[in-house]
Amino acid sequence: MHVSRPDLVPDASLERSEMETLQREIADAAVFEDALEFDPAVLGDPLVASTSEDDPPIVAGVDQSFLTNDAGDQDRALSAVVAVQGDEVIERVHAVTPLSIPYIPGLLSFREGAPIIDALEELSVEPDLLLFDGSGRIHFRQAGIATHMGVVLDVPSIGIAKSLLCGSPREDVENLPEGTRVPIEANSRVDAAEGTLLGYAVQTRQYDSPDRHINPLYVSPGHRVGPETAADVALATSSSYKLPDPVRLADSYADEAKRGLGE
DNA sequence: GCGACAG
DNA sequence: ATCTTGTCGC
Repeated sequence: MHVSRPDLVPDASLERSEMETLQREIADAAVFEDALEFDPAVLGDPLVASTSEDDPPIVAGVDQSFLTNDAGDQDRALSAVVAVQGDEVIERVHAVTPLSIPYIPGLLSFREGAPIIDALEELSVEPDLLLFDGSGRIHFRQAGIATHMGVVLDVPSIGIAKSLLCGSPREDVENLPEGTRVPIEANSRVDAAEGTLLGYAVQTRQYDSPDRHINPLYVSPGHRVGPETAADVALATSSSYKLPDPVRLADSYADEAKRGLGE
C-alpha cells in the first residue's frame, strides 16, 4: 500500500497542540459513512459470498508489540499486518520501527502511526478494508488511530477497541447477549454535537453461564465506513473468539515475530 | 484543582 | 502495551 496524503501523516515531533490541530483536519477529511468498493454483506454470509462474481474482499488486521532496549525502555514498535481473504490468510508482514514518544491517551496515532505505515508499505496485496486495534471515531477529536490511518492511506478502516476512550453508551453494556450492539454517543468530552452516534459497543462473544461474562468491543468507523457497517463487520469477522479474526491474528503474529527476533 | 484516559 | 502459572468452568 502507499500513502495518499503525505501531508497528514502523523509526525511524532510535532507540538501537542499541532497534533491536535492535525487531528481536527483528519476528522474533517474523514468519511463516516459507507463508501466501500465491495458489499460488506459478503463478509458474514457465505451464501451471499458464493453468489458474488468478484473475489472475496481482502481484510487486513493490524496490531503492534513493543521491543525494549537494555535500559528497559520501549524504544521500538513491531507492527504486524495479517491479510485475510475469505477464510484464508494470504499474507503476513511486519516492520520494526523506532519509537519517539510515549503512549498518551488521545495521541496514539503519533506513537504507532509511523510503524503501522512502515508495515503496510511491505504488503504486496491491496486490502479492501483495514481493521485496527484501537478507536476510530470514538475519540476526543473524532480522529482515533483507525481514522488517521484510513484517511492517510485513503482506505476503508474500522477501529476495534477493547475499552472505551470517551463517549457514553446509550444503555448498560454489562452482560449483553452475543450478536447485539449498544450505541455509543458523543458526550461533553467529545468534539461533536452531544448525542452524535460515534460507534457501538459490540458483543461478538458471550458465555452461556450466569456466573461470568465477557465485555463488549468498542467498534467505530475509521474512514469510509458507517457505524452500522463497522459493527456488522466486527460481528461477521469474529469466528470463535471475541476479537475479529484479522485483528486476533495480527495480535498473535506481532508476538510471534517479536519472539523470532530474540532467539 | 479534580477526574478521565485506546494501546 | 507488558510482567506471567495455575486454575476455574464448560
